[in-house]
Amino acid sequence: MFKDLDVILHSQLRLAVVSLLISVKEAEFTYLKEQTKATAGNLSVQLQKLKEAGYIDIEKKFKDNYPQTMCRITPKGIRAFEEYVENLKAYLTVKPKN
Amino acid sequence: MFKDLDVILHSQLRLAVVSLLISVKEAEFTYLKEQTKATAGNLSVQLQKLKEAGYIDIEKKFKDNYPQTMCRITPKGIRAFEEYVENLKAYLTVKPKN
DNA sequence: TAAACTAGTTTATAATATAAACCAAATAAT
DNA sequence: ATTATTTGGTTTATATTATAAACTAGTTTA
Repeated sequence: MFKDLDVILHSQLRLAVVSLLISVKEAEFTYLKEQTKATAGNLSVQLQKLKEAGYIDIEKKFKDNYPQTMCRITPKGIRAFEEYVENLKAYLTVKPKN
Repeated sequence: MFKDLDVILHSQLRLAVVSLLISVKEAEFTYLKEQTKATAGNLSVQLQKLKEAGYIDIEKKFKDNYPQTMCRITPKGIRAFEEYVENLKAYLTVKPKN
């Protein structure tokens, strides 16, 4: 009935990040920080976790002399998100009494 | 864009419990334990938290000589669940690029 | 050149989830 | 009848997670 929810994705900030990356395909650290209103420290930690899980790729570059962290969703990340959403549905809908 | 998710409800077990109670209106501890496949200890703790939040009522009785813990959702619990689901939608759908 | 800002990371702490241990009573087995 | 097992939980200890605070390394502005 209730399938286990992906613990990586069942986190407000990580879910928001993945959700954004699925929409935009590529986003800077600062953009994600603005959109999610997360603190930089928290975002940094959660991005590492998403990377470790293989859900996102992180590319570090320089732009206009400043460091720039670019993030992209991976196919694995897309699959995980889709499965998470699917599993979550069972928790959100009213069940028939059986 | 991303509203804060209710921290009481953004927990796999507590969400499952509330989801069940919205369907059935009344459920025993043992029923919730079976349906959620939670350990008794974990369920006990999470039910207390839901009670403290005012999301459920807990009634302790005896049935066939054994203790029986009955749980019911409260109006506040229903409202919180509905708001949680509404807020969560923003995390689950692909956003338009603006 | 000092102050303030950008773009982060690391670390310490608070909060949370979970399992393990425990409790009281009931029932079953010897 | 007393020992073992089961029921229906609670409490407590520990592991995990989230978060904020502090820090790093450099850039820009005054």
